[in-house]
Amino acid sequence: MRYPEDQKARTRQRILDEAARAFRREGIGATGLQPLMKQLGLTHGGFYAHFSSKEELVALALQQIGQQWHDRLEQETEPPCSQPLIEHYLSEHHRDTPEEGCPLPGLCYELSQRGRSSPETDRLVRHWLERLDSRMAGQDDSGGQAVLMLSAMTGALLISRCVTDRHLSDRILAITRQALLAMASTPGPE
Amino acid sequence: MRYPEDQKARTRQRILDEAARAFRREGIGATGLQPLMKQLGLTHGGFYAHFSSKEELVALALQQIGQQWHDRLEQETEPPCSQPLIEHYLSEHHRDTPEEGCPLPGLCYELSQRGRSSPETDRLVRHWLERLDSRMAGQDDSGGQAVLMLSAMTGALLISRCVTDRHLSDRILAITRQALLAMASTPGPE
DNA sequence: TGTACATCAGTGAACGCGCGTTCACTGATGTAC
DNA sequence: TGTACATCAGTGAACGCGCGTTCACTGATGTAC
Repeated sequence: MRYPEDQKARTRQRILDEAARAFRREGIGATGLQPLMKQLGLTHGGFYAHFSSKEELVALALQQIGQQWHDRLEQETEPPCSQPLIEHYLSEHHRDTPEEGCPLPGLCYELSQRGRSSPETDRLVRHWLERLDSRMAGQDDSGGQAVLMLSAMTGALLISRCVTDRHLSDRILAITRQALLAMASTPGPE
Repeated sequence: MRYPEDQKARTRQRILDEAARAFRREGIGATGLQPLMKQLGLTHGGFYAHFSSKEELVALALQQIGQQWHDRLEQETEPPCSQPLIEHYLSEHHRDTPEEGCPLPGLCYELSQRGRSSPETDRLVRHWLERLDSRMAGQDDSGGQAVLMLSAMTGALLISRCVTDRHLSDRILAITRQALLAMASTPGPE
């Protein structure tokens, strides 16, 4: 074999990583395979040696993003609701780098259409809720605080990204951050 | 003139209305002019007798949606934060009919890309905040409750739409609704 | 050590398709005489 | 009243383009002898 032994596997992973970034930055529909491959210094024809279709790439990229966030949530040391997690989620850095961030604010909409919705999203949402409030798991009417927190975090990030007034955007992040941190430091909703 | 006097104006309005629905249902990029015109029983060629480009249609449709929500928020009788408004926003009906609903959960993402972001969004966000909490207007560190409420409403709607498990989706709406109604009935954040 | 061959990740032209956009045309009506 | 013409909202074929996808090909390397 002329190429290093793991050449193909490494290229495949590079495509997956770039796709995971591009889908969050540009959206799934707006990400073309041709520009994606070009970005990696490859030609578009080679894509199908790695994946059977764009749809397969989408599924695998979403799975990878879900796994990364799963691991990230898992390693947070304080289970009920970690303060640095909230602070990072509602940071200006997270707002300005969607390609590395949580897929929920950006991709939910596209996933809710076209029958593209995957159980991957459910998994991530459930995991978020469990992490934000361990009492959430299984029970139906507790864990309200976790739902409110997740909704507020994704909503604030989403709105802060599309508002053109930078000052308003910063305020939305800061105020939501402050409210959630206060909420997290109190024992529970009632 | 062979057509009724206001024929052209009426057709133009029909295109605008249908576009406003389609953009929220399918997304802006995913809405084709050809299918849009066909939906109205027209052929695609006639589009440019009414609008100079798709981009102009987008801008006008967003403006119209913004105006409709502006009027709707304006006519809510209890300024600080109306209970029926929250209940409708977080209803299963609103989740299931995005084409008639608030543009924030669906269109924010697409608007944040491509330099499509318009001041229209800012206007709507500001108006929401003012309506949710009249103390919000102008001042910088009060009105935290309004920001949290708007974030939670858009986030909850967004997540409830892309989660495939109907039961989980219903729960997210119900729990957020309950939390916000409780919040609205208390005097303020502190 | 030197030549002939097999391997296979990646190449790039080509496909059919739907997009936004253009434009010469249609045909039902109101007006002029 | 009847005919010829002007109007103009809407028609539909055609354009260039980028999309996802296919496929015959390339060319640097490892192996066989």
